[in-house]
Amino acid sequence: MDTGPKIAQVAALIGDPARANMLSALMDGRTLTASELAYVSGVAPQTASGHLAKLSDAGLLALAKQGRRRYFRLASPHVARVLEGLMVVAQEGPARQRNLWRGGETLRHARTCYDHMAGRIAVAIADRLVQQSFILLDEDGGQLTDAGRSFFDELGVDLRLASKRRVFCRPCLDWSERRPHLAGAVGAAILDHALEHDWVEHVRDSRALVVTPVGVRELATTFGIEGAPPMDGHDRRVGSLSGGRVSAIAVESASPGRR
Amino acid sequence: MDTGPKIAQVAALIGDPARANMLSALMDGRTLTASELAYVSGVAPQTASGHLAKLSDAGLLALAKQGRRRYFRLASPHVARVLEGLMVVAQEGPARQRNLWRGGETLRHARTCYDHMAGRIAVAIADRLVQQSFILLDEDGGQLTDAGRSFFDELGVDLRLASKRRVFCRPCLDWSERRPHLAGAVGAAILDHALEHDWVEHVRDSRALVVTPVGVRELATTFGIEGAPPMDGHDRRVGSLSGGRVSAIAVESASPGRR
DNA sequence: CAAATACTTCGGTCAAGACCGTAGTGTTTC
DNA sequence: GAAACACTACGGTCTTGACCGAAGTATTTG
Repeated sequence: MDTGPKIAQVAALIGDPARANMLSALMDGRTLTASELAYVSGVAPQTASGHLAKLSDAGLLALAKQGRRRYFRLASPHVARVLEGLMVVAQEGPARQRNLWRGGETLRHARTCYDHMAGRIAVAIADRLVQQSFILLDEDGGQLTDAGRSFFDELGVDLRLASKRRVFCRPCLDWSERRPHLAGAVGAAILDHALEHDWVEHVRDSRALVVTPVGVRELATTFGIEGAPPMDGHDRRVGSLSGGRVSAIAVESASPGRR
Repeated sequence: MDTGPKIAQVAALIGDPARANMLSALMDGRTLTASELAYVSGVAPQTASGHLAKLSDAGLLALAKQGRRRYFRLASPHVARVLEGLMVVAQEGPARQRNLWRGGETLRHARTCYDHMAGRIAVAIADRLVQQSFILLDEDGGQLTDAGRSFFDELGVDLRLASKRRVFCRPCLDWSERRPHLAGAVGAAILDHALEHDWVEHVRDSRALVVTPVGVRELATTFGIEGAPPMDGHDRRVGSLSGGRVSAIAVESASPGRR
């Protein structure tokens, strides 16, 4: 009856490490198969199957069968929103050990966040756009100025697609930088543009983005920001999952047994 | 290293029914004592103590000692945001049994949501303001028009306080109505105004609001909406906690033993 | 100081559920 | 049709942690 139990049920679902890993892996809007999710979550396929059933039943995941595999994705942007929120809270939480992330340098630098860009680069872009008065941003509302509109026009970013049903512009608190970057239609359009013009590329099996040489140049001329990651930034993400193929051995070696 | 475990930790914390009840009780921004929280969560004080320690350690709750009691409140609006998000997801979740809440009629009608109003009334107000073009609202950004500004001026709602650090206007998805109401400084100002002019009153020990006769009249003239709740709406919320005093007996009778 | 209040610590019980091995069912490939 | 593959169902083990009774530490009241 009370509202507590309901949110507890959902939160408990997210509160298992294996399931949280699955959801995290889906946060950029991709769809992954049950096997892939078993792999990233570090559990055996049987176990993963159970988890996925629960998540689907609860409406956190949407399921599409295709031949002998099942593709999962987050059921709605609301779910992504909650996950982002949890990250923010998790970051600000234990005030003591707020060490800003060894490892994950690539992720901190640039990554996708559901359908837009996040990380150091994204925050820098948002900063620049605000500083130039192209966008007015307060804690959770944003709007484009006329100057901004022509800026994006000249850049060749098409904002017309978006306007209707979609949020036009909103800030999204970056959990690694703890400052806002741009989400909404504008954020999505920027990411599209960046991918299309090879400013950035997806890193395989991750939501990390790498800035290409083209990107470094263009980010500098367009936004006056340094696109290259710091030199010491190297982190190899987990194993292979080579070519979408998951061998039993790979699963075995990735699974550390009981947690 | 990965982000999964971090969000799992926070989510697991929220995922316990007792703790979720505590957090829910704090969602309107009140501060409550450990005993009160033990009561609303339906567990013994010893158990509650443990829960509260965990929530504080994790940075979800802020703690203020005062004499022999300890006052708890949500540590940040981000926490409230996550809880709201979980409610939304919990509502949209099990697509099957989306029965819109027996009981909690009062809550569905009008309640506080952290620092602004929510529920049927709040959604109606938002609708009206949008319909009159006093506010432009898309899915998660909002802004006041000039007409809107003078509307609030005439009404005597002071919006100047807010502008600086605070979000000015944003929509907040109402988990009972599943449509947006107004949050941000504007939302807060409206709630302030409504409370100050006796349009609504807090219901004891709950975040429910009741619309007064004055409120019914004023809501009709100001917004053209029906402020009275449906006739069949009766739900008695839990027990007493009379006058801030929690007797051992009250705790006993409210505690249903093992869950 | 004694009694009452507010909260915490400790210890032991108990249920929930995460995990995997084994053994299935569907689907595709050869 | 046989073999490989993707996923699911079942059964048993084992850890985690929620719970409360009893006892202990601060703080206020009389």
